[in-house]
Amino acid sequence: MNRHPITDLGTLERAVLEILWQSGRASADTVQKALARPLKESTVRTVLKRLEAKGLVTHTVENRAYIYSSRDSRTVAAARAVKGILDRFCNGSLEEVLVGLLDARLLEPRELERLAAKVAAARKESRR
Amino acid sequence: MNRHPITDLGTLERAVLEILWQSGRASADTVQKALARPLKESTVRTVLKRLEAKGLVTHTVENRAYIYSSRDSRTVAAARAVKGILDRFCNGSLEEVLVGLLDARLLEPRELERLAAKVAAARKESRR
DNA sequence: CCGTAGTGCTACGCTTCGTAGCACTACAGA
DNA sequence: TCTGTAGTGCTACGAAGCGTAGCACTACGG
Repeated sequence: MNRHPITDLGTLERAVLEILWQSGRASADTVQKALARPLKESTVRTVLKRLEAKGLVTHTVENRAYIYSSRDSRTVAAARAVKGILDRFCNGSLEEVLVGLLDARLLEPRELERLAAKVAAARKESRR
Repeated sequence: MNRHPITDLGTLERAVLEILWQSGRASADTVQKALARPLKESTVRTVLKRLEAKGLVTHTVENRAYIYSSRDSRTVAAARAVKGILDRFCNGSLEEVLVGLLDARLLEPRELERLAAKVAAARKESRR
């Protein structure tokens, strides 16, 4: 029911979600064919159902067939997961994470610079 | 062995890690007393050991007693977890996540503005 | 009326997590 | 020297989640 963050998913679940992100909408059959490994269709179905139970995908019925699609775009899903981390570990402060990223050298200062510039630009843009 | 992200932890594991972050260094005994719920010391020990196996905490021996401490600060640990998300879902691009945060209204534009300003300031500072 | 496509329900083995018991060892005091 | 005690390591067990799948059921096309 509660929207689970994508970080909680198993590898197969993630793979399936990935396929949904790439194809937009897909039936169980389509997903099955898109998977790298050959898996039974019932397996794919189970995974899709679990993803739906976790609130990550939805389905609509079309000509008697279930068409699944991811509820959030990949970007938004990732953002939600990040937000979860912020809330649980950083009092919701994005800034702390940025500091952490720099501290642990996981993010280049130059990259952050570039980003800040972009943000500023976007902001100016939206002000017009 | 591999440093597991903190998002993979169970609730008790997280609680214990939280205590280590707050107290800096602590023995199993100390951790046990700091926990909200009353748990057997062997339970606490097991959890600490598991955290160590996951590469999240370290211990040193002191007067025949194990003193545990978190390997990374809370901030850095959170940053690592975020980085994991970036890598797995966003091609390592922090920008995508920022866009996602705005899209999903998980981050106020004002807040991002403020942040950008701060980054810019910090950058100027470090240039001197 | 029947095959086929597509669905739901159930299950089983494995791993992780919460939880803990118990056996072992080294030092401090009698 | 013997023994209690503090502190450790090893093992386990039940619940839940995940990968994997079988099978029974249903509705539409011929």
